[in-house]
Amino acid sequence: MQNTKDRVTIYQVAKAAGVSLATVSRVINKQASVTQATREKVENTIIALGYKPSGLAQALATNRTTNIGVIIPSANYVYISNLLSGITETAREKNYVLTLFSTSHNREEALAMMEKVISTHVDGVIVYDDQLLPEDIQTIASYNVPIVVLDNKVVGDNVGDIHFSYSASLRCIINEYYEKGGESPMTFLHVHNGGRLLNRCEKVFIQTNQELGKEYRVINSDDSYTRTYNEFREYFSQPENHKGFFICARDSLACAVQNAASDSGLRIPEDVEILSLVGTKYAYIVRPTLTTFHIDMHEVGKRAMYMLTDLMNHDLIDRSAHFDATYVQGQSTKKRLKEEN
Amino acid sequence: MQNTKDRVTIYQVAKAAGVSLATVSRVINKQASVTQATREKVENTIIALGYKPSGLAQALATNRTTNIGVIIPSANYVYISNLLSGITETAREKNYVLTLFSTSHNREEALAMMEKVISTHVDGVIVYDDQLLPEDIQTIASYNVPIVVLDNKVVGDNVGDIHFSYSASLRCIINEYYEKGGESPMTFLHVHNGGRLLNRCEKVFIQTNQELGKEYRVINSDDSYTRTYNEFREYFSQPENHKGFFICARDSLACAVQNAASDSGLRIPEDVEILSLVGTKYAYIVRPTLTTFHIDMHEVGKRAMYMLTDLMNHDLIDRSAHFDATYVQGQSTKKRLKEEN
DNA sequence: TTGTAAGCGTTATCAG
DNA sequence: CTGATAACGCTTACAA
Repeated sequence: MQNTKDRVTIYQVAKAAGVSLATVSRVINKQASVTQATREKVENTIIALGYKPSGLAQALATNRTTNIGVIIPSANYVYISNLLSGITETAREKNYVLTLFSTSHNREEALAMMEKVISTHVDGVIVYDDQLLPEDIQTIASYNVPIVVLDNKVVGDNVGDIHFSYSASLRCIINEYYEKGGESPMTFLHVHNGGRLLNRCEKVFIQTNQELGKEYRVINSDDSYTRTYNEFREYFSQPENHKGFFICARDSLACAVQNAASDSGLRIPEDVEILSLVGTKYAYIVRPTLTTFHIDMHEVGKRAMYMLTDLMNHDLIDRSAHFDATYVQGQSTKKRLKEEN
Repeated sequence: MQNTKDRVTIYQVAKAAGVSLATVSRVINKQASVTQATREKVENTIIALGYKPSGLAQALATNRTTNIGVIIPSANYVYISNLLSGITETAREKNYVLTLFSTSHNREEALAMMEKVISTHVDGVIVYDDQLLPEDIQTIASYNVPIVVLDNKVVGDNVGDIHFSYSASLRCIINEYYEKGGESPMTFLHVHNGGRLLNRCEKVFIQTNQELGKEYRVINSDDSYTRTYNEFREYFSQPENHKGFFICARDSLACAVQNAASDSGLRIPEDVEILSLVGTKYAYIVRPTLTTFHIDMHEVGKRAMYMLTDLMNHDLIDRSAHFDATYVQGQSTKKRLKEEN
């Protein structure tokens, strides 16, 4: 182990071992046609010199990088990090390395990222970003890079997609609420930049309520536990707000409402009911436990990576996968549903 | 796998624009010495052809990748994802892209990752991994790659490090506990593979207790909320265990103990007190709120990335940074300390 | 200002 | 089984 060496090249190894480049290359690529003797000779000098092949040069020559680009929003939500850990797990298993292209909530920047993705020469891409329009992603696809898209639709030869559906469960919950005598109008807690998924839920929420001819409310809230908590302390201080059913985007926001309610002396779920749309493990850690819709994002991540490797090997059969949100009954809402998910 | 087979090259652009390679290269590198006229001509054909420079080839030619390798454990703890998001934020600001090398709890694999890191030709590395020994990291350093190491010590020219210290605060807490009349022995909740940091804390815990001549306990627990919760339901069912002060590795484990205690009818903090060593935002979301030691991992991530860029520019002045854990009083322990942190 | 040509560190196709 | 040698796509002196 010598220190501060400049990079040892295959050429130096060849020279030191008294063979040609080609032979060294064959050894590092474990090709059959090398004598045991030369192979050992080369292997020894490789170790002696501390030679590591340049992935760059290899990639340039072979047109394969063993790199997967992952495009996800930078915000560090638990469900995003679950997704990432799922992708990571399978990527490691398949011997791929991940390159992270994190986007903030800004389409300009997201587009610049697209450029980078293409320049970076990844073997495949997994995209989960709300700011990108289908056509932006299409851009990547048009460069012939296999892509798996989450919660978005892209057409193309090299594309797979994974969809989430909350609509059915959500509609069901709303119906049950009124059927079982729910009285105060339901409230949907919308957050700025909550993304496509949240928007879809909101749409379903509004539509279902309208179909039932019910009053409903949509409140815009900050995507911050503390600020939302404070807003709702204020809110619950008004006697006319002492009852309600709140559908919140994320666990942390659901907790904000729930804590604000109980800290205001209201009872959960007798007075105030709370539902978290994207549940994580914190839903069953907090007290009262949260009723949530749950999709295992770790599984989603694994699935995405599996689909991508299949896509890269040109044998992805089913180009579309589907994850249904599971209803998980917690203590934050009254029990209304029979076991049926 | 011929995905990018039809990649547009600089040569094709040159030909289409009627100039030489060199000129196109100058245009994409925004070099001054190009006529406005030719520049526009080239830029137009670049757009027309949808040309994106190959980062691979550029990197090979310039010996710079604008890639930063990040080596972190795969487990998706909140504090790790906070760290990552800090790194990400600064990386994006500095126009670097991250390549993730995630390690599981296994040194063999971690070593294989080291190989990959070197092959991947990153411009710099940020390492936070408990399985890697200093000498393993030294290996990377010996390849002349700038490194910032978290919670580890590596010597070298191109190395910066960031340290966390919990010892002082922890010792202080223990002393205060007994000074203010704490009676039941303290318990340290150890988890398998908790890493160096946890081990250091345990050592301090044991040492401080021994110095004070106090009885203490160390319990090994599973790194899972549910299992730990169940274990402690069992534990708290014994009347002799109805009092205690528990120091837990993470928020989720602290919650497991806390929930088990309150679900067993014990009062917090009157009967059972709980302290979480590595606090996240969930510490103040749960009820009772958790007393924690807090280090803002997002800040740590940003700092690491700043140090790394300085290192890469050869102007890192202070090669060591230090983060002290802040004591955050929650409802899960009795208030003993004066304002002093 | 622009073009020519020599690398950068590999792989891969030939001959030998 | 092994060795030249031409790609791979780009940057960068050096010339023109």
